[in-house]
Amino acid sequence: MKHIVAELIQNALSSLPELSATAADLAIESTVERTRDASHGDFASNIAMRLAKPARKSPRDIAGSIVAALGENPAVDKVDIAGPGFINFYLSPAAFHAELETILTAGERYGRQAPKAHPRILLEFVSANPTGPLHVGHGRGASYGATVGNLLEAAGYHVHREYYVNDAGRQMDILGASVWLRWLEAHGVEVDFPRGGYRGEYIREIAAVIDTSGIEPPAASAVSHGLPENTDENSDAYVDALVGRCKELHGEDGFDRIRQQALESIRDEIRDDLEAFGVHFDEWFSEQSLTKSSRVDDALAVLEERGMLYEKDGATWFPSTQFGDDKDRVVVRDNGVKTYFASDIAYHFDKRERGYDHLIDILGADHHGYVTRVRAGLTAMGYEAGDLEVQFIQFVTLYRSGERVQMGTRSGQFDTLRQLREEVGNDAARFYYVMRSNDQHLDFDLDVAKSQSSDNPVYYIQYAHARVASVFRQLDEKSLQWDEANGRSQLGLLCEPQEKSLMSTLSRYPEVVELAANNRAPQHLVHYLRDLANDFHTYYNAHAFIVDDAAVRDARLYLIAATRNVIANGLGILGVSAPEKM
RNA sequence: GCGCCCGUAGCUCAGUCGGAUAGAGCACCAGAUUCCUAAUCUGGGGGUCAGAGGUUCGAAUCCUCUCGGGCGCGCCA
Repeated sequence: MKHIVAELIQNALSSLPELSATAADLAIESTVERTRDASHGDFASNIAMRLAKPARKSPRDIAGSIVAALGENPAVDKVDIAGPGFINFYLSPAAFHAELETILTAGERYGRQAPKAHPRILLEFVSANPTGPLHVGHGRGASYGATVGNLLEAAGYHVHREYYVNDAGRQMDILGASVWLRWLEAHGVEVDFPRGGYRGEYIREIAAVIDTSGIEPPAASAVSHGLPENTDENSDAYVDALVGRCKELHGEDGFDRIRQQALESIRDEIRDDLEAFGVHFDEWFSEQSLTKSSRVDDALAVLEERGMLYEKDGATWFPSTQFGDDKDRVVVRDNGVKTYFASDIAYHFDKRERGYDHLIDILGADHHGYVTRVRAGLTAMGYEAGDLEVQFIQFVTLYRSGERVQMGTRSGQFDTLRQLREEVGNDAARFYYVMRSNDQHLDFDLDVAKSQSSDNPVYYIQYAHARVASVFRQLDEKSLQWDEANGRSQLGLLCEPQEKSLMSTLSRYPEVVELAANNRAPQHLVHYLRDLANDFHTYYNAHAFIVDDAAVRDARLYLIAATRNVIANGLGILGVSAPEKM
């Protein structure tokens, strides 16, 4: 509805040449906002204050000129000037009635904008290393990323959701070695387990099912002879030696088979977990594939061409300090191995080359150190720094009975996303994860998320939806019909304050979706839905819907049907179900 | 030491390119149903927006400094 007001102002300005010249750079719509207080009307514009300085006139004079130039519009009942120069707009009931009709005719499409050709967005999120199950921290990234993706799509953008699988490098070797040792253990071959290895029970489960045909378990002494001591100081050397030993005994191929099966098993587990959580990816992008397709070399060649690489101490460096980084970064080590950073540059280069012009990375807060250098890499290759946007997810702390729940991956004693989902359910988990701003630490209280009571906002909102459904069931039981067309024509009967308030809140939905999408801020939608549910529950308690007067009844049912529609759309974006019954 | 994020009610947090009297939930207190689900509603008390300067018609919001908390600073991934 905001555009109605913006257009009015725009038209008024066009008849005021000196003001419209001053306002040329101003997006009129950005001056219009919902009022916080109903006594200030429905919308207010601060345009007069914004123009006061450049136009060298007083805000109230400017407001006066604009108001005088406003044409008649059936959507607007009254306009006045208030305070330092706000222009307040009071919309007509007809405008709200038209919006209700739009809600019901648009249905699932209500709040969705027409497709935009640009920018095409590549949204990368979760991207947890495939070395173990997802834990509760990844769950926040998953919920946030999925919801932001839904919001962006609702706002009309083309969104490609991608998970970057870190299936190359040393961590994969350590994973392979961990599985190998558990497999040996299952065959009675006892070898000291490395401190840096993966100790979770899932490693044993993988070891029990992998295909090792043609690989014979060696004697314990054949494995452990000549290995470095397994101490804290030596832990890296010890693991590396084990990887080497596995390759000696079973060949590169043998080790590869174990490692590859381990990572595929874990990756599939992660994928199933996310799918069950309602989080879908369009693509699972393999880091290995970057190397296989020589994409890393391509990226380095581009940097080379642009004079953005140099040799020092036998290694190849990228001068990221030219782009604001603390120090230059190695891309090829003196032993010829390319660094993780080289893959990262190549990956982002590849994303851009695939035709996505806006890249959004959703990362854990502990990864913020990488952003400067990855962005530097893109800039050095000729892309805009702004092409890469990074949203950080702060940490999650679980609480149970007021106590902090301890977490930790390596110990094998972690709290997994799966455990969390089983305990509180998908709906509560999806909701709680995005309830707070992503740059705030999140205290996740398991007791509240589980409670089916008034202190749980998920149920509060779902209950509003179920209540509407229940009213329509009651109607049916009373053998009454809802005459939608009659309801539409009788909307003028809805003059109760609760009805006005509900209509106003409903009409905000498209603005909230756009705001939440633009700011990558799902919590706006969460808070909105809470407000909407509150308006509905208040209305429910104040007035009966199924009344004898058919005109009033049809009109009220029209209003609550629209409410049900908007709640369902909003919950849909959050990935939370909208139940018919609770 | 340097960099990034954060600091708003007793607790957990919203607060929109800067906008009118800073909001919500929980907790606490007092009420509401012969009626469509009480998983609901109504009312109440509660604030030095960490602190100090600055920018301007106007600052929780922007800038600087100080204090406090989190995270990151490898030829690891």
